[in-house]
Amino acid sequence: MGATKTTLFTRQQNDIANMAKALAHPARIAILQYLVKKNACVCGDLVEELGLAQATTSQHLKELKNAGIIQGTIEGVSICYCINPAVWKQYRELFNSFFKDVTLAGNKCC
Amino acid sequence: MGATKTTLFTRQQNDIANMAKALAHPARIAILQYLVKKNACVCGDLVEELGLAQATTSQHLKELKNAGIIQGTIEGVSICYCINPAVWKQYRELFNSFFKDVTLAGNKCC
DNA sequence: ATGTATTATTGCAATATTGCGATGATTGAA
DNA sequence: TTCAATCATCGCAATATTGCAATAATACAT
Repeated sequence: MGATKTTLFTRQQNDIANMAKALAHPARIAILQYLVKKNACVCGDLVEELGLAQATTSQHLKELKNAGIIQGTIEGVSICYCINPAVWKQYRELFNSFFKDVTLAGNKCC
Repeated sequence: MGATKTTLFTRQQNDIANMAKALAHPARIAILQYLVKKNACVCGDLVEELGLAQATTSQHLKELKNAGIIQGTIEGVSICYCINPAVWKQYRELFNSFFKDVTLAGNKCC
């Protein structure tokens, strides 16, 4: 087929995978880092910053917005994007809990 | 075109994105969680555990191996997989540093 | 109303991912 | 050697992602 079989997995597993997917492109990482640094920006800033076409940049913004990790508000003729702190925190904590619960001490592999 | 323009981004941005991509499928999350819980397992265990075909399971294992986060050693007629603790730690720290440096306090968005 | 600036959406082509059956490679046992 | 067990790889089909030009939508001027 070719479509991910989400029903085979738990809600949490799908959640983590979806979060990871939102971060699985360097442009989206760059956008988030830029937003963290500048606190807020408009799409035009990112088109210059990234070097991607406006349509492509807009699409990455859309995916980040769908994932909930950023939010945009209309600011006159342009749209101001910024991190959604609550979701950002959620991401961090979910990844944290995923990575934490492994005891690297007793790794007696095979 | 349709291929990610990696040259536009920094090494670190591509690294984080690649790490995220390795985690961007619920089956791979499930594999890692299972490995964390059981410490080690063979491919056949995962075929039962996941409910995916053997070929598909093997392919997900290959991607995790390519990402470096797991390692496999020949164990008689089967292959024993386990977490690579050093790379696991690296993943954790890279994500940690990515998520940490945002001051959620002063989010005066737009 | 008309024009300009900014962002979103559409439509398309190129590439990547997902999934599986079939086949191949390797190991250990009979 | 022959067989069964186990995992990897190949080849294919279906779906998803990436990227961009062109166009639409929106807001604010004039």
